[in-house]
Formats: sequence, structure tokens, C-alpha cells
Amino acid sequence: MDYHMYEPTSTFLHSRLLHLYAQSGNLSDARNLFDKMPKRDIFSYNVMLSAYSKMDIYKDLWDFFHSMPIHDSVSYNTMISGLCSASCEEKALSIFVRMLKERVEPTAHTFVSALHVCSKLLELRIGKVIHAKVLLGDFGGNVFVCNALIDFYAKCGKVNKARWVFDRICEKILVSWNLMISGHLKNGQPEKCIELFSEMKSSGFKPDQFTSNVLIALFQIGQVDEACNTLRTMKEKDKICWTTMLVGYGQNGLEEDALQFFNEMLSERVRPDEITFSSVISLCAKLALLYQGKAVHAKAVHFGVDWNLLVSSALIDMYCKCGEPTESWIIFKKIQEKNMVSWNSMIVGYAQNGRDLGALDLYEEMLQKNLRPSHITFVGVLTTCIHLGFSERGQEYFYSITKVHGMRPTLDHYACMITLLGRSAGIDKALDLIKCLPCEPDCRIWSTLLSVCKIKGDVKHGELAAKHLSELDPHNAEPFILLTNMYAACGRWEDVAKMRSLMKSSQVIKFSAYSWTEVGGKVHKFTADGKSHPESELIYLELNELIRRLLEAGYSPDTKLALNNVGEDEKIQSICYHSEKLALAFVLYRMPRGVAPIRIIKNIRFCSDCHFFMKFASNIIGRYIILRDSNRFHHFVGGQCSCNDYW
DNA sequence: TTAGGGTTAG
Repeated sequence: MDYHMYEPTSTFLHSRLLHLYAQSGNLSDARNLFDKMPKRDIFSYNVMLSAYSKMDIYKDLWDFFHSMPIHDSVSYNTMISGLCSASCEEKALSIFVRMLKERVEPTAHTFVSALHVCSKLLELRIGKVIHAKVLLGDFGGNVFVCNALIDFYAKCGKVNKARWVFDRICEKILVSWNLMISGHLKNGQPEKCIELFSEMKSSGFKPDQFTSNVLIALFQIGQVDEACNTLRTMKEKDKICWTTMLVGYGQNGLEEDALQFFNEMLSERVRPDEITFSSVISLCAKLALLYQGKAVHAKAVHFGVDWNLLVSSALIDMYCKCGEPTESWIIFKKIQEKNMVSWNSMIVGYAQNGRDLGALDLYEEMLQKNLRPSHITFVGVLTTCIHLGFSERGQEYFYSITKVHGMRPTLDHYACMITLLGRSAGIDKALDLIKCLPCEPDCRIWSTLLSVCKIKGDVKHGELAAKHLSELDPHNAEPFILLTNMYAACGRWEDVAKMRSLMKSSQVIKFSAYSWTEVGGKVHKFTADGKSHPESELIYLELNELIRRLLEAGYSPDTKLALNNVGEDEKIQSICYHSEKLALAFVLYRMPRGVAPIRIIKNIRFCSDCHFFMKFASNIIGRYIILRDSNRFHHFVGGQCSCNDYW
């Protein structure tokens, strides 16, 4: 028998077996067979190369490629895409250049991979050269190449160019539409996104899970119902579509719908992942829903994602935002490899909950571990210094942003310093700092100065800050409200009346103030003097009884902020039924003898009378009250507050 | 072979 007659067949069989091993991910068997093969063809070499590229280990891939005796188009294409997915984009480009130099004919795959590399590097210049080669090589009609061009131009911010390519594809596929929709979205054109989506539907294409970018576009322009309808028409929807939906609900202020949507997702047996959980947990944090948050935490444990950094950081934040920093600390300690978000969430959470010294200790520990703080870390650290009245230490931290950490302070850091200096060293020092800002002061800066002026009772500079703030943001009600309060506090009633009528005639948008609390697994919302709660009558009875007890114990309502043209009784009435007081009365009526802390959340800052009232109430009723306003937490125990009346 | 969702402050 002539051995050589069978040799090609043997190589062929070996190479097919090699392919099978490689496809099933069995790299060691593949390598053994490859080493034993008496003769290796280019197909076998390419199969091995492809197996190495899937391992995402750059060095093995690189060495194997260079050990190959010959390279064809497939070898180069595999190498370019393999290096790109191993995040070695520069090396991928060098292989592409070598391919052209070696005069190996590029294929459609080559252009797709090379364009993908350029879009990752935002290499507009090289991408354009590739586009020219595409046209010269007559690949302009290839839908895969066109799709890669759309993605490349869109990612480089050249959405018009992307659209130019898209409009010239004769036979678009669903991916082309999805890519172009995504391109418009990434370039801040949600309306064009939606326009294109209706065009896509009228061309006979049905949305799939990758069309979820349309959902984001619809949420961005507030079309929540339309997003919901679109989701229902999707022929395939996965966890990403559901997560997109619930995040969208949250961004449109519909947090409770988002949470309901999460439950719907579970009942449809869609498996949530770490991104879904971190989003849902952050919604619970936003609403300070401790019991729902705990239930979601339990589900995260059930799905095995609670250890994930994204999820555990969200949990740290959630427990802190529910006034339970000890729970956060337990989670924080358990994390083996903490990241910036874990540290920041813990530092900021401690600061918000009045554990200011603990927050500073954590920051020092972070530095000892040679971790680089971020801008958010400094917002937390400076806020802590404000709470503690640590003026000098705060200034040291502020200067360290530039001198030690080589970062530029942001306007948020300057805003913290304005508060710190304004409160400790005086408004003049805060004004000096404003004069030294690296850019023009914005709304945040003037709003901060205005708040400090209010605390200090500095009407003159308060007027100046309010004027700037109104000029920059004419619809903002804040300057009107704060100035009115400042005038009222010093008895300038004519000015109070003037401000009130000016506010009526100006087109300012007033935030309606409300408070809420979670009782019996439900959220109960209250507005000042509101009677919409079904148990309203009983709540008012409870509150009146509480007020009577507090008055007896020496509480005297701070009527300075009430209207001046009414009698003293009416003045008392106008502040006694603030939303947070109604919320407190509701909890006391529902749970008269509870031991768990009473948790109340208010969407804006609460007034000094309510602060005084809660301190008194915590003592008289012997309960622990946690009140979270838009600024920070107040833990009231036995007549004292964790903020030490400094907020 | 190409595409989509996310956590910390203000």
C-alpha cells in the first residue's frame, strides 16, 4: 500500500477532529493532537489560532501567530478580531497594516474587524482610510461591512456620516436598523431614533431585544406609555429589555412602577442579573424603602449575585439611605476587593447619617491602602467637615485635591468650601472664594451661597445670591422662597408681601413638598394640610393629641415662618400640619407601641420648627425617629438629633 | 462577524 496515497486524507481527518476539539473549548486536547499531527495544513493552523483567540490571552495568541509558517486572510482576520477582544487594539491595527503590506487580500471580515478596532479607539482617521479601501475593493454593498461603518461613525460622533452609509444600504437587515437607532441615541438624538423606529416598522421589520435603544429614547423624552407599548410588541425580550424598562421608569420619577415592573419580571421568569439588581436596589435607596430593599436583597442572595461588587455597593448605599449604616458596614467589611464605589458609598453614607468621624477615619484608611480618591470621595469628605465644623481640616483636604492627588476641584467641591467657609469664617470669605473660581459661578454656587446666607441671616448677600440665581435659572422657586423666609425671620413683612406677589407673577416652578413612610409593605404619602389619606381623620386626631402633649411639655411652635396677616392660632395651624408631622402621626396611630425606628422621608429640606418638633416628640413618645430630607439624615433619640442642630 | 441595560455626590 502506498502510504502517501492516504496522507492527505489523514491530514484532513486530523484537522476536522482538531476543529471539533477547538469548538468544544477543549484547548489542551486540541494542542496535543496538533503537536502530534505529521503534517499541518493552513486550516489546522487557523483552527488553533482561533482557539487561542477565544481564550483572550494576548501572549499565547501572539506567539502562536508568529510560529505559523504561512498566513492567509483567515489567519489575519482571526488575529485582528482576537487582539481586539483581548483589548489589544493597537496591536490589532499593527496586524492589519502588516496584512496590507504582505499584500494578503482583505475580505469583508477584515474590514468589519478593523473598523471595530477603530471604533474602540475612536480612530477616525484610520477608519476613514478603511472606508476608502472598502469602496475601492467594492465591498460597499456588503451589509456587514456597512453595519460596521455605521457603528464606527456613530461611536466617533459622526452620526451624519453613519446615516449616510445607512441610507445607501440596499438590503438592510434588522441589525442595520438597530445600529442606526443606537447611533442616533448615542449622539443625543432621541427624536431621530424614534422617527427611524417607525420607519423600520413600516418597512416590515419587527423589533427584537436589541431594539431596546428605542425604549431609552422614549424614556428620555418622557414617553413612558409608548415605551411600555413598544416593549409589548418586541418579538424577543430578555433581561436587558426589562432592566431598560425599569431604569426608564425610575428616571421618569415613576419609581414605584419600576419596582412593580421588577416583580412582573420575576413572575415572567426572566432571570435578573447584577445590573438589574443594582438598579432595583438603587430605586429602593432613592425611596428609602427598607423593607422592600431587604426583600430585594434576599432575592439577590437567592439568585447568587449579592457578592457582586455592583450589587454590594448598591446595597451599602441602600442601607445608608434607609438610615441603617450598621447594615451597610457589615456588607462593606465582607467585600474582599472593594472598589471606588464601595468606599465612596460607605464614606458618603456615614457622612449623611451623622457618623462623620467614622467617615473621616474611612477616608484615612483608604489613603493608607494607597487607593486614589475620586471626586465623589471629596464631596463626602468635605461634607463631613461641614457637619463637624472642621474648617481648617476641610481646607487641607480641599488643597490636597490638587497638591496631593493631582486632580482639579470641581464646582461641587467649591460649593462645599463656600458652605464651610461661609459658616465658620463668615460670608466674606465665601465671597472671596467665589471670586477665585476657575470659571463663571453657576446655579449650584449661588444656591449654596444663598443657603449659607439664610443660615447666617445675612439678607444683603442673600439678595445678591438670589439675584444671580434668578438670572441664571428664571424658573427656579428657591431664591423666592429663601428670600421670603429670610425677610420673615427678621420681621420685614412688606418685603415678604412683595416677594410673594413677585413669585405669583413670575413663572417659577414650585416643587410640591411631601413626605412618605413605609408601613405594612406600602408607601404612604402626605402633603401639608393634606386630607387625601383614607385614614386622614384618625391621623389628625393622633397629631392633635401629640401636639397637646408636646405643648404641655414645653414645646412652643416656631411661627416666624408663618404668614403675618393671620392670627396666632392660624399661624400655629399653618405649621403644625406639615407633611412630616402627619407622617409621624400616621405611624404612631398604626404602630402605637413599636420598637423599630420610625422612618420618614421628605423630598425637600425640612423647616426648623419640624426639627424642633421631632426632637421633642422623640423624647415624649420614647421612640427613635429617622428623618431623611433632601440634604441629610436626622436620627432623633431622647430629644437629641444626630446632626447636633448643625445642618 | 456586527448591537442593547448599571451602582456612589450635588
